[in-house]
Amino acid sequence: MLNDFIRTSKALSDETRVRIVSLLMRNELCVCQLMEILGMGQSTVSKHLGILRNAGLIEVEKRGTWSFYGLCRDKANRHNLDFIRLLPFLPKDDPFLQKDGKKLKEVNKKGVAFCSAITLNRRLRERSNNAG
Amino acid sequence: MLNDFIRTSKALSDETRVRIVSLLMRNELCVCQLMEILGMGQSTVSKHLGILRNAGLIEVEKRGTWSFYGLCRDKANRHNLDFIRLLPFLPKDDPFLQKDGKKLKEVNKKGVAFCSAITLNRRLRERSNNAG
DNA sequence: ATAATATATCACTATATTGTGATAAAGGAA
DNA sequence: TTCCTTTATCACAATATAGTGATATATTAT
Repeated sequence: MLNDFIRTSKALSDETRVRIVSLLMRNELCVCQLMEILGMGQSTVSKHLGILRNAGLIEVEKRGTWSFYGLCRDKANRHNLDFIRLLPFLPKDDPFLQKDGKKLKEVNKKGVAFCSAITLNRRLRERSNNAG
Repeated sequence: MLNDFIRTSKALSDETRVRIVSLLMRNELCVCQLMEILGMGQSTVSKHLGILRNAGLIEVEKRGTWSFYGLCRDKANRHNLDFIRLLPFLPKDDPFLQKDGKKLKEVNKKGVAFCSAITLNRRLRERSNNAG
């Protein structure tokens, strides 16, 4: 009932998750590609994807070891499509979304095989070690 | 930028606040009327109204000591109207919203003068004392 | 003036959420 | 098989949020 509505608006009430759906609006991506674009750890990205999926906003397709995520195209619950209709109104001139869009192009050019969850996780750890 | 979108979806990602906007869709109400319907304390209701107002979803009109709240009818920021357009899709058969709707009729019949913030706050405190 | 009321705001506790490292499960390559 | 990868999940720390009582402000009545 109300829970569907609240679960979905809650899913869209976090900056990272809005960035993710904004990217997935343009093309499907796997977890490690999203890590590269967002600059976040694998468990973080995976958790956010779980929340968006649970809300019926995105869907997965497994191919080998990769999980490709894209916008949900079907009625998954009572409100998912209503909220998906809001996504085209996301501000295209937002600095965050613009930066993400540029990174998206790079990642698409490189291709899935050239993104590495392990490398990025290591890099993130080194960076936080140097900072702290 | 993105903040407008997130602030608004966050405002709608809480059960109490969705109940409030659902009520204000039907007619304007003051804080103490909302207290009666929701069965919550005055500071709680007031805080939620502040969050909804800050998101551009509702607006206030002061008359005497009363603050009457209603749905926002103007463009308050970049996304408020997009989200307000979602409200008619709220599930009318939700048990919570139905119960609120019945209470709304009672409160409307009684009139503003017969709701009392002080009385309800006292009642709530007594109830929690008996429980704890 | 004083008293009573409606509302907003502050400080606090309890709970929820975010980001993270470690671990586990599962597919593909050597 | 063993090794390397991607992804999901768990446990934890840091932060954010919800609900509340007390307090402060403002309006109205006496």
